[in-house]
Amino acid sequence: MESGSLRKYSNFSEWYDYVVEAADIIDKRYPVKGMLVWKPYGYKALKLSMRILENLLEEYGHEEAYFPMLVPEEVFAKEKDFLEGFSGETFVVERTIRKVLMRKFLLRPTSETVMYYMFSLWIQSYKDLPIKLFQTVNVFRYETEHTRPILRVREIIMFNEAHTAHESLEDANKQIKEAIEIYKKFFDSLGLSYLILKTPKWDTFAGAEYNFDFFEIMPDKRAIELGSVINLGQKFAKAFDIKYQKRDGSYEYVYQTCYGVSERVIGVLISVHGDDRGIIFPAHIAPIQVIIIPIPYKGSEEAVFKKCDDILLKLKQNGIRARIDKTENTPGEKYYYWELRGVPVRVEIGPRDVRNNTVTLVRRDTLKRMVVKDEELLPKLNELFKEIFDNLKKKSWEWLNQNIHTASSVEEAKEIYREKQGIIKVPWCGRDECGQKIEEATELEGLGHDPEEKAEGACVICGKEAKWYFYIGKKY
RNA sequence: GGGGCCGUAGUCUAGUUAGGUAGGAUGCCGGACUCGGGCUCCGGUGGUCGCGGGUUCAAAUCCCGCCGGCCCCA
Repeated sequence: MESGSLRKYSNFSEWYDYVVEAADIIDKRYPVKGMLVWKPYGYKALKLSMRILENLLEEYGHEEAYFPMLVPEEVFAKEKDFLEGFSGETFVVERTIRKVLMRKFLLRPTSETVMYYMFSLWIQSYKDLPIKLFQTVNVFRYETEHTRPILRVREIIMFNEAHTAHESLEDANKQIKEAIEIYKKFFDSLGLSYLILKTPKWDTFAGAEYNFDFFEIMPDKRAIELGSVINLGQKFAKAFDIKYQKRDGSYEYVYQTCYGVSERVIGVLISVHGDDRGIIFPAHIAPIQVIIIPIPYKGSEEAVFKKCDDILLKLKQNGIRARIDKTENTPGEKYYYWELRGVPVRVEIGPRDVRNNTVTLVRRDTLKRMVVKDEELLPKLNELFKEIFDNLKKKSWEWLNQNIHTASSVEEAKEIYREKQGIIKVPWCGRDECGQKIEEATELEGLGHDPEEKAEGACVICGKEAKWYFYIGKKY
């Protein structure tokens, strides 16, 4: 299939499956359901992205650590809500090929229980607090629903999870705010738009007091969770006996938070920024930022290739990830090839450019072609990188905003959803009972509410004065 | 949780209704010609028909189980 025949918005599923595989992001032929091979090109983009987050976490005082993948069953079972929430999707290791093990081990579906077992050993005094750690590791979840490349998998290969412990509820709440700030910066740096909502109580993370989710809207207009920020309160502290001695000599359980993001963000980024020709990577996470395409007319090959080599060297010396496509394909074929892979800027060099001391540039997002003098190449590239990023980011926010609709009754919400999909917000009194009725009546899923956004009008269920808007839609 | 569709070369696919020598396109390799948007031509390569079992003189085709992929509903 040719990428030119794909339509991102009219047949997103087909577009997505084709693009992630054809663009050398992943290979989904590995024979285990929900487990993918990441090819070098895709893995590079993933690592470049995750490093942004890791750097941010470090800037905000988090330290990277590593905790094991296996957790004994009895440790995993300490916090009952957590156990309940993850029991259906946690893999168990109970034997070698030859013999049955003495006790069962679980593959981490997320690392609360792994880390907090250690926290209880490490934390004794208020002087040991706060703890702010993170790790980027693989976690395993036996997804019962259908898996989708990168977006829903059974092995999440880069789960960046941060875990903190604090002296007071107030400190934990402050940490939640900080985490939200970090994630905002992270998604901003990927040019992704997001909606931050407090999760409905009946959907809260297993073992948590409350949590916030970041949502983006995919090209098929369904909502997808980008990341989650969770206030665990003292639930795990009590289950794992994580106590510290205060200044007055008394003991208290710590207050904890955790927040996580996975490679899913790359799947979302590819989906949101891409177009009918394929991926569009922002330059700072593009594995290849500039692709040089020689246009070697007969008789001019030597001069053209020489100039390509010179330009490549110059770009590399300036820290730009560049490459020359020296294959024997025709230029047109190369254009499509690198466009599919999302290289932000293409440099074409032909005899005309050699003659005039120029290069021809094409930006990936608009495909506009421009000719610049050799000495203007570097500043022009930096300018283009920025313009492309700004453009992607702007489009992403426009997309999100144009797909959030307001309705003032259940009927209106249903009608709008039927016509436009996306996310609908309706006035809500704030009571769980009414929230659940909104879900039932509209046959949509509750995504949550924004506590800082005051609603106007009356609750669509009970008619009492609305406190907030309740956001509903279909989730990935 | 319930229901449906599908699996043939690296990729896409014909053949399955009605059992009888697996065919095409694309890719890949060699060559010629080209090169500012997927050029053209010549020659070649590539198949445990997802896996296992059953029925049959004979299975890609029919039956059973499993694995993998996709879709819909709750």
